[in-house]
Amino acid sequence: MAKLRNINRSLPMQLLHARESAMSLFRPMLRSFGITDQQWRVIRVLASQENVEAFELSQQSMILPPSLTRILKNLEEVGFIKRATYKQDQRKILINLTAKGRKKYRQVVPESEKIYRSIEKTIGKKELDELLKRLIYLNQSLENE
Amino acid sequence: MAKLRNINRSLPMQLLHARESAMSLFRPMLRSFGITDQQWRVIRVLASQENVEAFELSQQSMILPPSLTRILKNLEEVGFIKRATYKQDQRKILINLTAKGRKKYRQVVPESEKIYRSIEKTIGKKELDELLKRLIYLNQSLENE
DNA sequence: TAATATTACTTAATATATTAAATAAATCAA
DNA sequence: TTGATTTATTTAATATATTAAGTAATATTA
Repeated sequence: MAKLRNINRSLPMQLLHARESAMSLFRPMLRSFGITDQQWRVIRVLASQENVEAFELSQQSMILPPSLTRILKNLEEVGFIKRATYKQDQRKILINLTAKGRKKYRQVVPESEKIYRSIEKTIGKKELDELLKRLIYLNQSLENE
Repeated sequence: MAKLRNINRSLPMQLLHARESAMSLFRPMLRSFGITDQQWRVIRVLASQENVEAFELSQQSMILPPSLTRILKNLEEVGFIKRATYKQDQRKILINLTAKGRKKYRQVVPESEKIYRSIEKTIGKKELDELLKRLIYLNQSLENE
């Protein structure tokens, strides 16, 4: 039978595995703060910018618009974000963290950084930097296909 | 406000981005064959082994047991896999591809390899090997935490 | 400027992810 | 050998992913 490359030599599988290995370290911490992975991705983007448009947020958090719609609904219900309309273009919505949302962010950041540094320690800063560099290169290369 | 590392320096985000960049190249092809990403992961594991236990399949395809249950149900309904019981341990199920499932596998393999080689060409074989090596190292390191 | 196309976002439908709990079979311990 | 524990899988509930289609506002163009 025609044979596919071994899974060990499959880039998508190794990326998935790596992502899972990494997230399994962060996930319990995020859950202990009552937020999901995706909610955290949204919150951290909003913490760094004000009046973010949905499309921009979607790109930066790597969440497709339909998913983002629901996530924003949930985050709005728990009071972490608020929407505003953009007068110049009524199609757009502008999203911001609330005080409550910023507080959650501040609580999570140190714990997140703690885990990140433990990963850095485990594989070594040099190795981590090298890996990041290559991932960024891959992303740029595949984007311009 | 306490500040988190930039997303460019976030390993989980770069891994997610890379995974998405890669899968966006494979997904349309898989859809054209009528299968999802996850179904393909299951099929390719089953193509390489016979009588695979659900737990083993879960591990190799990187799909958690509850998701796998539904995916197997769907794959069984379209006739790509079949289940058998394991006499020595009635809790286990043994899973195999059907002739129809193997046919689908044979159809997808060359298209998949074609895409993989285009990725290899884009970023260079040496760079790809280097990246894979580092991902595997990361996975091994994080697993033994 | 009215018809058309595009943009930004939402809704809908189906599939998967995650966590917890349930079930049934196998194993362990008193 | 029975009661407790563990193992393998499934069910349930909620959240997210993906694709297609819908809606409303804006931009284009004949």
